[in-house]
Amino acid sequence: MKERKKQYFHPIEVTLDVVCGKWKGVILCLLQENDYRFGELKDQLYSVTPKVLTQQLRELEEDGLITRTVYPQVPPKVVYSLTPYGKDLEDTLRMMEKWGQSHQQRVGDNFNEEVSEAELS
Amino acid sequence: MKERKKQYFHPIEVTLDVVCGKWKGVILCLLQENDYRFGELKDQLYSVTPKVLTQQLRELEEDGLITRTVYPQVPPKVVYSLTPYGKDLEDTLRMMEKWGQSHQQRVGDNFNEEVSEAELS
DNA sequence: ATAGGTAGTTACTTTTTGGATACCATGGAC
DNA sequence: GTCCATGGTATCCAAAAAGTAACTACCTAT
Repeated sequence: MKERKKQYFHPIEVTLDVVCGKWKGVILCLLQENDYRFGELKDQLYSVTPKVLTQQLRELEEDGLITRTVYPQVPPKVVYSLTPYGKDLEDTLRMMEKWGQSHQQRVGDNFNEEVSEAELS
Repeated sequence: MKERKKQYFHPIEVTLDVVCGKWKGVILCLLQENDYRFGELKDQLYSVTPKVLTQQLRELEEDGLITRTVYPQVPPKVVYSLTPYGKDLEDTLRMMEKWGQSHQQRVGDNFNEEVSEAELS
């Protein structure tokens, strides 16, 4: 799994440490809207494998962002939902979403210009 | 370096793709306050090696978040600063910083208990 | 001619992360 | 007794990211 004992120099590292992972951002965004079952997440993430999805979910759980609720049924039903701390990320996630959108557009349009090395003295 | 041609399922992936890197978050936070020279960043990040710092800066530059300005002097002087797009992340970064602080406090309590137990043995 | 300061680079190794594929447990329906 | 659906595990492997240590280029000042 993931070791998270390191020392941080800056508080933003804490957040990034918790949110950086191939699928974590999207998972958190999805869960802002709805609770989801394992399979529902898997379907929405499309290309994620069960192993990796489990990993991401477990880490988010360890970090206190989501809860895993098992309904004792057959076939099993497991629902993932946000904790209050996960919900606290909502605004941040939305801003990141927005920035991502505009950045994506930008790259689509005019990312051909090279940034030149300005020469000053 | 880093390949960034993948397809995104969700706009937040764009942002995370650009910001996730061992030192990128901190670098961006620092640059919100001030422009910095290579050596100044290196000193503030303390444990970063020049290779990795260069990598992180180059990728941020490629992604259009920062600018690299070379002053043609000897010894060289290279200053890194934010582009408008980098500045657009300011609010987001601040929110992440804040969340990180509270999260750290939260786990800080548990962590301290664990540490003190360990210290007793 | 030698040393010094800045901003790197190069080559190599290790660690971390993610992916492919196959398999497992449960209990009810048939 | 076999099949099904769900929610996973178990192995093994590849790719990506980060770390280590040594080296470079430049001109200036001594």
